Amino acid sequence: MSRTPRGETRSRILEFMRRRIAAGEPPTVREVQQAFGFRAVESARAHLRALVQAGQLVHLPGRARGYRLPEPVGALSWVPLLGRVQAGALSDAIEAPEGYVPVRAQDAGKAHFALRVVGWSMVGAGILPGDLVIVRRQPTAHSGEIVVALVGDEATVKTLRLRGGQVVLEAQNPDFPPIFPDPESLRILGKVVEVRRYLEEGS
Amino acid sequence: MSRTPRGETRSRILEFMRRRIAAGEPPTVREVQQAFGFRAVESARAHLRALVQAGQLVHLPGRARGYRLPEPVGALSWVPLLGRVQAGALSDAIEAPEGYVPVRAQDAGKAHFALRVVGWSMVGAGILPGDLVIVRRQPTAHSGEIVVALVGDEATVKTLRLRGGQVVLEAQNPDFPPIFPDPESLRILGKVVEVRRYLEEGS
DNA sequence: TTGCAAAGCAGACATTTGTCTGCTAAATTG
DNA sequence: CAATTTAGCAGACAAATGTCTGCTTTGCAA
Repeated sequence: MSRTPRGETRSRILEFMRRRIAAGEPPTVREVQQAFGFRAVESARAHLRALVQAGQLVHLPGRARGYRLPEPVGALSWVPLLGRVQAGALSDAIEAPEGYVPVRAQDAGKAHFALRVVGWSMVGAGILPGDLVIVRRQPTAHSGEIVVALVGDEATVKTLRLRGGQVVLEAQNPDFPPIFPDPESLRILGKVVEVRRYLEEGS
Repeated sequence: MSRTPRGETRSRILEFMRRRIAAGEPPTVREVQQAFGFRAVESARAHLRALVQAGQLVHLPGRARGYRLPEPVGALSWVPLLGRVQAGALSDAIEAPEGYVPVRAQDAGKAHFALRVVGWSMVGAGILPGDLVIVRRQPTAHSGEIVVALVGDEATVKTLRLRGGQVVLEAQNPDFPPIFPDPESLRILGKVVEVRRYLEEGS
């Protein structure tokens, strides 16, 4: 039986595993076997075992489709892209997201969502209309951080500033005056942890 | 036995499935059962079946961990984050990436990579130093598109412009004069399809 | 209240899939 | 070349996991 030179098949298998796992579909040992034309399941498994040995894969013994990628390549998640967010309707909006955006797993979980920016008020911070902001939900924030806050009935993106005990929402654009919200009615939805701009159609 | 109101459990299960599948680890029916405290496997399976019925999940019958997300939520991939790119060394740089960045699958494949932006030359386009640009490799581009081009020995991000048959690389910052590169030595590495800014530490 | 449909339960069963043992053949090494 | 390691093969076995049937409970509305 002819045979591929040392190590070459192995890295091709790693590539195969990376693709499949990243696509959310870890393969079975037998799928690896077939994909590479082995005639025995064990041949595939030996390669997988070697890749685990080399630290390039992680194995959960006994579990079906139990091979994973070691961090940081492996972990990622999706965050719901909400349209406009009305006061109090945040949880409703999460029920019917406009779409989903991939993020690193550390930014995942229920605590995050994404919004599309409307208007030019934050150009000074490099945030343009149409950009997506990824927001970690939290009820407070530090001075200087960019937050999503409810002002009136609509969510807006602004820089939070504390001026002598007084909360100010600053735009990053001289054309937009700062907002001095009533502390009672101010509600911080979360902190902007990422800004994203797609330059081609499709979100 | 107390029970959650109609439909609520279902959307929580969908959320659970989304997270697990996106993380590269589709759960088993029994894992869903346990996660939601059902006492019978069938209870979980009934929910999953209903979600498939509603088109919110896709099922591969008989396969272990056989639930998938329908496009476009499901498909995603990773793109290598290159540091600085020297002339001609692009393929070398890809061999040793600084890290990986998650993107939607449509932006995946070998044809893409990410770069970190240095300098203020593109502020006018909302691209700040430290931002990541996701680049689709292509040897040409249209006028007005933002490209990564090799000028001298270093890669730079600029707007490509055609002025009467003459190629110009324009910065988006009045402090930076346009570049009129020698057509012989100009090399376009690709087109910027996305801009990304992380506002917290960790890339 | 009564009836119906949705939700849940219990357990058996079938299939998929991981794992093991022993073997053969090709590469590598001294 | 002989010894050793690596790659691959074959088949059996066991565990994980999907699927099925029949039944009970709950929510809802006529």
